[in-house]
Amino acid sequence: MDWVSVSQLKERIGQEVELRGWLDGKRSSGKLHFLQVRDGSGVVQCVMFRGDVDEATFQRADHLAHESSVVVHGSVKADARSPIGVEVSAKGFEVVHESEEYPITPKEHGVAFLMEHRHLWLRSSRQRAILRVRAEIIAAVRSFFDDRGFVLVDAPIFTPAACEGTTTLFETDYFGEKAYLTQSGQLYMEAAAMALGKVYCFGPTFRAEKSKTRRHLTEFWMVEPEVAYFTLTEDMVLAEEFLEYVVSRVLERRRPELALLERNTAALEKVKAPFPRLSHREAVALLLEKGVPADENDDFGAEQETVLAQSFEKPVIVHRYPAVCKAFYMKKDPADPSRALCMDVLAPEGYGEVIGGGQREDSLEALESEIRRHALPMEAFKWYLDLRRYGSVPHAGFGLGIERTVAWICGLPHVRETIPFPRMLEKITP
RNA sequence: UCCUCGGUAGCUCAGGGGUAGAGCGACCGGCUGUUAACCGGUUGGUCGGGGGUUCAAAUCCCUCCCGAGGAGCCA
Repeated sequence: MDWVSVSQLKERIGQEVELRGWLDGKRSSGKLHFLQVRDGSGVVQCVMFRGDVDEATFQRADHLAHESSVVVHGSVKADARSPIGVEVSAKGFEVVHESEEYPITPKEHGVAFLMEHRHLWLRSSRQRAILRVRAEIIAAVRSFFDDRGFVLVDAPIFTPAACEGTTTLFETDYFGEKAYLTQSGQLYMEAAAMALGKVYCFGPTFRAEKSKTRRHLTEFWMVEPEVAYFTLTEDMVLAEEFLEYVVSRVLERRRPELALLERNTAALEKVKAPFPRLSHREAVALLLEKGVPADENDDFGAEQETVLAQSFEKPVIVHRYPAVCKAFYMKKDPADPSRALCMDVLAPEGYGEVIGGGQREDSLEALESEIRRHALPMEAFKWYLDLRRYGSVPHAGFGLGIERTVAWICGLPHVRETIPFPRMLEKITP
């Protein structure tokens, strides 16, 4: 008898099969049991009639806790009442391990309880759908860059100093020296772009900020492309094509998961390049028009970002922020040196910033002066400055936060469900 | 770090000075088509910790701990 996954059952109608999985649910009606068996590929109902199995097996199935691991032998039958179109008539039934009383029940639970049981919560249908969409997004990200001639270059996790200097870093002891967990692979990608032209890194990043919101994690995954000879305009085009590709691929391959999550896919269908683009000054004007206070020389706050994003059905690109709000490596706009050649992509439906990036400063003198202005240790950036000594070229790139992208595409209110084991402010278990 | 709300049964919550409650879960029983099954019964408590006020505190006060939402900052 063949071991078959639930997802393959439709091709096995009329055949005897073996299923290996977990008892996802159970209902009983006197002389028959309805056993929902989950094996990772799906859930199928196994119907066990008293008389089809020996009495001991029938009793065993009647007194079995949720999540007990089981092996079922039976024949596959088409059934219109089944959500997946098939059922299994159980003939044999083996308990691999009898579960203790399972803490997560079909009824409602609070977020705190579910997060404490994250290792078990992953088994529930919504969480399985989210993890599959996350995996699809990551696969799409890699295909997009791989297919366009980008080379994957891994950035280090241990770094000797702040990449941006402004945000808090996790400090570790590195053989008696201070080292920090990376908050961005960008500076290393700039070096790699000078070697390979088009590169990207994809890995975890760490921010020790005491942020306590639905958009923040202390450990999150980021993809960061960097391209030699790219300017801001080309960077924005790349970001648009990239987001369009990722969203369309999820729509193409993960419809059932999006349906289970009750995601409004019509909103996602609209994510087609080009996106609306506003300079920071234009965005401020739009906000003032809508009666929202805004300042041309200030960064946007949460409310302003939300209003901007809700003004459009597609993601919106805001570029040329005031240079004073931005990191030291951002190139100034030659047409207006008070502006940085940077851009943010704000996702629609209130999901906020999913991409941040821009053109990098390529002049040695300008970069040195910015490092001094930000009071950063020049010595730590010696190697980075070398990139401006030996064949410096215009270049640009951006970073996309995977978890915010997953939250947006899945329509989730909080990033904590978008990563298998979230690391948040004062939360490191399980 | 700051602001707001919360912590009572395994879970979700009600009770806000005078005998500790409900639904779900679990357990026992019934039912040959259940989909969060249904019906009957049983079980279930350090009311977050400590201190105070009071004849009497889950309830009022102080303090600490934990959780949720928001701000700033960011992806």
